Amino acid sequence: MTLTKNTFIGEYSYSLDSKGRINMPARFRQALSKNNKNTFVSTRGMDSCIWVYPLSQWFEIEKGLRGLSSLSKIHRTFVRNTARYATPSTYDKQGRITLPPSLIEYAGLEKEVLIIGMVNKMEVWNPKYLENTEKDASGIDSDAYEDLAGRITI
Amino acid sequence: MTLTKNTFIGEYSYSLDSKGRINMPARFRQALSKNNKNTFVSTRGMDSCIWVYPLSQWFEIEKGLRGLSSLSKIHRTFVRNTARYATPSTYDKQGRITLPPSLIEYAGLEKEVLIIGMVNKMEVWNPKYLENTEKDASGIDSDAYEDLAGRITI
DNA sequence: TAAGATTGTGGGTAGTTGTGGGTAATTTCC
DNA sequence: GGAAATTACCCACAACTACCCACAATCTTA
Repeated sequence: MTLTKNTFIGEYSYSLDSKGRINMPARFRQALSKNNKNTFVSTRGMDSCIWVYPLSQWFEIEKGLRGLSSLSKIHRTFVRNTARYATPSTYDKQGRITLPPSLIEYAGLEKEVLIIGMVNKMEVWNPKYLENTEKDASGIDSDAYEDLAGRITI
Repeated sequence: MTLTKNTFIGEYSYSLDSKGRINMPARFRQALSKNNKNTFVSTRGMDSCIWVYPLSQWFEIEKGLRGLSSLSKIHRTFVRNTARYATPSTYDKQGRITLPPSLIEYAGLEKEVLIIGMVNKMEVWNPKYLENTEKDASGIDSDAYEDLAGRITI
């Protein structure tokens, strides 16, 4: 059952096929509101994973980018790094999207792939890499968590 | 699939042929609205790359340039450098535009060429030069960059 | 529990896209 | 005015992509 539109939670294990396609979890597809036109936008994540936005979320980012001026070096660098890796993909009749080779390489994807709901977007991981990233995270200092505590109640 | 008219995102690796032509990504061509008459305008970018605008976007820039004052030296220089190298080019049946030798030289283009969608325009790079530009991050204040990322990325 | 619907995975095919090169028209320059 | 160089337009082909169908496994429902 869909709880809230354009909201993604949970974890799914799927496979990347020889054509660079991955299935989008049926739940996630059903969660899409109409204005997304069955389309997701994939791009580089901040860890070695792929971020997948529903189209409407990506439009919000695009709107932000439009407000930046190419006369400023920092602005144009930011626009370049953000827009550069963004790839829209409409899912096919079977519910799959195609990932470009460059993103597959960036995230080091092999056959087995983990899709994680991140509320307003998804992450696509090679399970091995995620394990390593989690190990690294043990180094997060408690001050950072204290700061978080002030921002969100859980 | 075309998302928004006159909006360009993603990265494409193409080749510059012996006649100074480069392919425009099919997605970018499809994104052009009718009033662009299949035409792009190329000019010098602020890094060592070529900026390519859809015709209608270029008209907007011309309007902006008109508003600058020739009494100001920096305005004068800016108008001159932007207008001076601007070259319109309609793409052929195969979807290619021709770049003038002066721009090819300016961007140091060789055979392999990288086209980057910058939302309202494109950049054409020699991949080597882009790498150097990326390494040379001097002039980029990382705090300011983080701040930008926080405001725009979702 | 059995039939039907949905979901995830594999692969085939027709149309599209990127690249090279040829030829005729146009421009440039002596 | 005519030769040389440049440009615009055309065709051909290989590689790739989008779209389609098939099927097995899982879930739903009566």
